[in-house]
This record gives sequence, structure tokens and C-alpha cells, in this order.
Amino acid sequence: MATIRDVAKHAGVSVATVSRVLNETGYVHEDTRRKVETAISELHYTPNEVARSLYKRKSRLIGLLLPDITNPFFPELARGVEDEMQENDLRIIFGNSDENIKKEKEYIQTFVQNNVVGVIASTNHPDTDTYRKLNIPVVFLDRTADNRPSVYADGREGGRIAAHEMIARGSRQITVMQGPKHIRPAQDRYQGAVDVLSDQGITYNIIVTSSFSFTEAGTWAKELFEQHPDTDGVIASNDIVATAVLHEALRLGKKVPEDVQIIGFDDIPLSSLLTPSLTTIRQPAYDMGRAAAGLLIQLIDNKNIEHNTIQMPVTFTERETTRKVEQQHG
Amino acid sequence: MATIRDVAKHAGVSVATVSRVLNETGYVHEDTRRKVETAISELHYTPNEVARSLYKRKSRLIGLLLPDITNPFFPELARGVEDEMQENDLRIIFGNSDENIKKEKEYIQTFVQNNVVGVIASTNHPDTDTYRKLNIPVVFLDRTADNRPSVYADGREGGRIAAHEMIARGSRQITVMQGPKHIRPAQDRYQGAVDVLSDQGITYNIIVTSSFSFTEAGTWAKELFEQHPDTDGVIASNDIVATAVLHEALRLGKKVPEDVQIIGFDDIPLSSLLTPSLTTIRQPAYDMGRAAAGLLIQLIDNKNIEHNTIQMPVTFTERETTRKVEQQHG
DNA sequence: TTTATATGTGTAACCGGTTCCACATTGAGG
DNA sequence: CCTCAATGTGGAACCGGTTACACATATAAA
Repeated sequence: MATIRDVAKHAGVSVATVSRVLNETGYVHEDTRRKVETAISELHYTPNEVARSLYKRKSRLIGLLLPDITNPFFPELARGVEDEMQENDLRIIFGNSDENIKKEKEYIQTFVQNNVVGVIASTNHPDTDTYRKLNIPVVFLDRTADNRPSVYADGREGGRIAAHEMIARGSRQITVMQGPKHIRPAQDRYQGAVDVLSDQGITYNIIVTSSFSFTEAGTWAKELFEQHPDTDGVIASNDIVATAVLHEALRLGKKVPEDVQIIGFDDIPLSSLLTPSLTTIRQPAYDMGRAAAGLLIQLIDNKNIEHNTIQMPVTFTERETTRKVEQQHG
Repeated sequence: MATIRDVAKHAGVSVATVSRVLNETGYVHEDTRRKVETAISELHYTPNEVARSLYKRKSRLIGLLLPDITNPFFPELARGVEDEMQENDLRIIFGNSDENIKKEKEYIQTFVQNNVVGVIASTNHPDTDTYRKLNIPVVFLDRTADNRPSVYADGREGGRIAAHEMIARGSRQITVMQGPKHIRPAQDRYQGAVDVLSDQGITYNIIVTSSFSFTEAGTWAKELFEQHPDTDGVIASNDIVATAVLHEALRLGKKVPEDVQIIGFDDIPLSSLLTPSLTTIRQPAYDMGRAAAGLLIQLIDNKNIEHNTIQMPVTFTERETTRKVEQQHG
């Protein structure tokens, strides 16, 4: 690999001049610029980011930490982040945390060691020193911590909507699936749904789903209908679980939505391709990723931020696992 | 951030000694080691990877280039890569290429600029200078190029199996969906299926699906049944498309698998949760990711590699979108 | 006692960029 | 003609690690 000194020698100038050409800083005579540019292209020179990063104490990398890219909600988020970053000449160091504090810490550490200019993290522990002591901007994604920069959807409201719609559509024996205890957004949804259900005096059962994995989703679906066979409405903790519930309901010969209605959460891409297609509370994952990236970039550029917590809207996405209602609702 | 000089000063030794302690190289007196370690923990020192990378001319980063993390096949791959890398203290710079040569080139360039020690790429153009001229190891994943390190599944064989099984189960008006022309594995599958169909003298139709996106998948499914309403067997280009076809078939009131059988490709996690669950040609995506990462690490460590192209098995995964056969088949 | 070897430590060069500063040179304005 | 600002360029320090090399001391072997 050619270095800046090779280019300088080849062009008959000093490294400082080459650097000026590269960065378009300071004064460079037009003729000199051309000589340097010729040398650069002849030697196929590309500047070493590592050297630049060392001196500047900042790279063009950001760290992205997600729980598990294998959960279909996160690729959308990641893609949003990536697209925004890519457009801003920023690259991503990526890691899966598995909601595991140790792994999380290790990743954050290596992010810092690599001089990343910022971090986007989907963590359950935004309030630990791991993040507090970072002296680079952090944006929490799909999570919040009071007054820290974050982009998230209103899970509580989503849960409320789900319960309302479920009731409006006639279900009275509702089972709410409570997502993993340590995952905030999952608890928010759950809480929102339960709030409304209690308010309205509707009886409901609870099934705890302690992960969002595909393999286990089926187990909880089975558990649901074994323990609460008279369920006529399921508010699932996310679309994966909802899909498993739908699958199990159909396997048991139940008609959906006639016998049992199902509402999921997230609106992952496959939800609309199910049969019946899944009614769900949509989170705009891709846009959330983009928004988080945009916010992070602003923070990096030291822009004055008015709103550093961005709450994205959740929307009731009516499909075929719920019945129709005549009257308007909201 | 504390530097190695801060630590040296604090411990009353030279930076060389601190470096020796950090890297466990050369001789260090036990007492000295302790002093240094105390200083390190008191100052919360962590070495700067960028400085190390600059001198060593190699980082602890690898580049991972995938077409689109949003396609459910790739998160599995990515996760396999990540897990293996994580266990070997390597981190990942990640990018989506969108099968776009320019984007691909840009990413590879920034990988190099960041001193990555290796690259894993899922590219349609492994034979370009972009990869030939790299002087770091590259492993092609889900793609091959003759004699270059690669991990892939036998798409052709997968296509053959799909056709065989489809015929064995009685479909005679088969539609083969041909994936994007520029994606090698998609063409291999297609070719494998067509080979068998021609051999056996079975009539078949073709529907070209020029992408793997969720939104467009529905369009092709519609097109399929409009243009070839008598189709009684569909060999889809992947599971996303297969899911869309299943959805459309059911919407049209067709019985699956009685009226029309469907075989997908990939076995993405959601396939087993569909109703009916999707029969598919499985690629072991996670394992492929791990294998690619393992191979890359061997190459980085300059191990003598016997087999640098790893072909993973594809397996017929029988579920509910195909009928049962009595007799044994192969 | 002498010599060779193992052990222990520090100085400084080096990796490949960026930038401060010094030092021309040129041209405009007085 | 003189002064000053604008333009143009190079030398060298610097970023924070790693390591070659020099040097000192301790220990074992002869």
C-alpha cells in the first residue's frame, strides 16, 4: 500500500501538501494540486483511516449494538441505521448483545478502543456506568432513559391500543402474553394492555414468554391454549410469538379471527404474508433506525439539539386476524 | 482517556514495560507486573486499538459485506459469523451492498482503509479486481469463485431435489420461479430444477422474480396464478417468495398442498410457523456463517488449509405444503 | 574468578496520517 | 519604494501504541 510519503515523493512535494490536497484545507496552487492528484491516481493511493483516526482521536466508525439480529425486528432497524450512516460516510461496527450485560460491556469497550465517534445501543441498562461514563454521544434505540438521546416507539400506548381494539372487536376472554421481564419495551406493551383491560373490567390471563426466539415461541403458544382453552383473544408480545400463536390456533382447528382474535406487535415484514395476515401494532423500525442515526450524527456534529428523545408513533395495522367493526373507534 | 504513558508514569516504569505487561511478551519482573497492573486498574486504562493497529498494520476487525440484512436469510448468516468472530476477539465492520458493485467497492475500500485483517463477502462479482487485488484474506459466503476460499450450499443440487420431490408427489403442471438473474445461487437453484424437469419430460412454466423483496414478492405470486392458473406445483426462488405464493394461493381459494404444492428455498426461521408450514430446501445459514468465519480465521492465522472451499449440504425439509409419498425416494 | 546466558528495563524509532509554524513569494495599496 | 495581507510550501512534532536495541544485573557453568 502506498503511503502519503510515497505520493509526496512521486509528486515532488511535501507530505503536508499532499494532506492539504486530500482534505481540501489551506492553500494549494492549482498546478501543485494537479501533480498530487496525478500521483495519487498513479499509485492507487487511498489514505489510511487508522493513521488519521489516531491523530484526530476520532474515526469514521460508529458502534451499533443490538440484542439479536436474528429477531426480524432488528434487521429493519439496522438497515435504517446503516443507510443513514452510509450516506454520511460513516461505517458501522456491529455486535449482538443477547441482552447480556457482559457482552454489552465488552462491545462498548472495543467500540471505544477503536475510536468510534458515537454509539447506537438497544440496551436494557442505559443507566449503568458503561454508558454514563462514555465521552462520546450515545443514542438509545428501541429503549429510553430519561433525558438521554433516544429513539423509541410508545410501547405503552401500543399495548393500550391493542387492548382497546381487541375489546372493540368483541373478545372477552383475553390472554395477554407478557414478554421477557428484563426487556423494557416488552413490559411497556404488556402494561399498556393490562391497564386498559383492568380499567374496562375485562378478565384476562397471562402467559409469560421469557424470550423472543422462534424455537420457544411454539412452546408458549401450546402452553397458552392448554392453560386457557377458552381464550378468544390474544395480545402477543411480538409478531414472532403472534405467528406461533396463529399457527397453533389453526392447528387446533380454531378459526381465526372468528374463534380467536390475535394482535401482534412490531409489524415485521412477514406479518402481512401470513394467512390470515396478522393484525399488529406497527413500529416503524426502519425509520426508527434512520432517526437514531440522524440524531447521533447531529450529536457528533455538536449541533444544538432541541429534542433529543424522539418518540415514534405506533399504529394499529388492521389485517385479518381480527374481526371488523362497523363504528368508528380510536 | 489514559494513555500508556500515563500508566508508565503512574507505575514508575517505561512505556515499553507497560506494553510488555499488556501483551505478555518479553521479561517482566513479578513485582513490576503488579505495579503496572495496579496502575492500569487505577487509571481504568484500556489500550487504544487504533494506535496498535497503525503500528502492526493490522486491526482486530474484519469486514462483512452482505447483500441486504433485511432478507431473513442473512441475519442467520451474520449471526454465525459474529458468534465465531466474537469468540476469537474479532469485531465486525458491517455493510449492505444491495448487490450494487459501486457500494460494494466503497465498502471494501473502507475495510482496507481501516486495516481489517480479513473480509467475508457475499458478492456476485468475486472475480473482479476489487477482490483479486486485496492482499488480505477473503472468504466468499453464499457464493463461490473457483479455488477461492468460500462457503456455500449446493444450490444446483437443491434445485434438483426440489424438482424431484415435486414430481414424486404428483405435480405435473409445475411453475419454477427464477430468481434475480445476477444472483448466482438463485440461478443455480433454478437451473437444477429445470434440469430435472426437462430430463423427466415434465412441462413447466417460468416466472421471473427480479428481486427478493417482501413488497414485490406478492406481485409475482399474483402474476404466477394469473399467467398459469393451472399450476399444481410451485418451486419458489426462496422462502420469501414461497410465502407470498402460499398466501396468494390460499387467497384464491386453492388448497395447499392438495391443489398446489409449494417448495421454498433457504428455510428461514418463520417458514415452520406458517400455516400450512412451508416445505423447503434448507440451507444451514447459521452454520455457513460460522464456517466462513472459521475459515477466514484460519487464513488470517496463515494455517495451511486443505480445503478452502466448503460446500454445505442442502436438505429437503418436508413440511405441509407438499403431499406425503408412501414409497422411499432419494 | 571468569564467562556465558537468562532476566529485566529503558530509549527511541516507527506506523501513516494531520497540523502548527516558519519561511518564501506575490500583488495591492499607500 | 515600502508595507502588509494573501497565497503557497515544507519541516517537524504529534497521536498512542510496539519493538529493536542497548545496557544492566543476576545466576549458572566452567
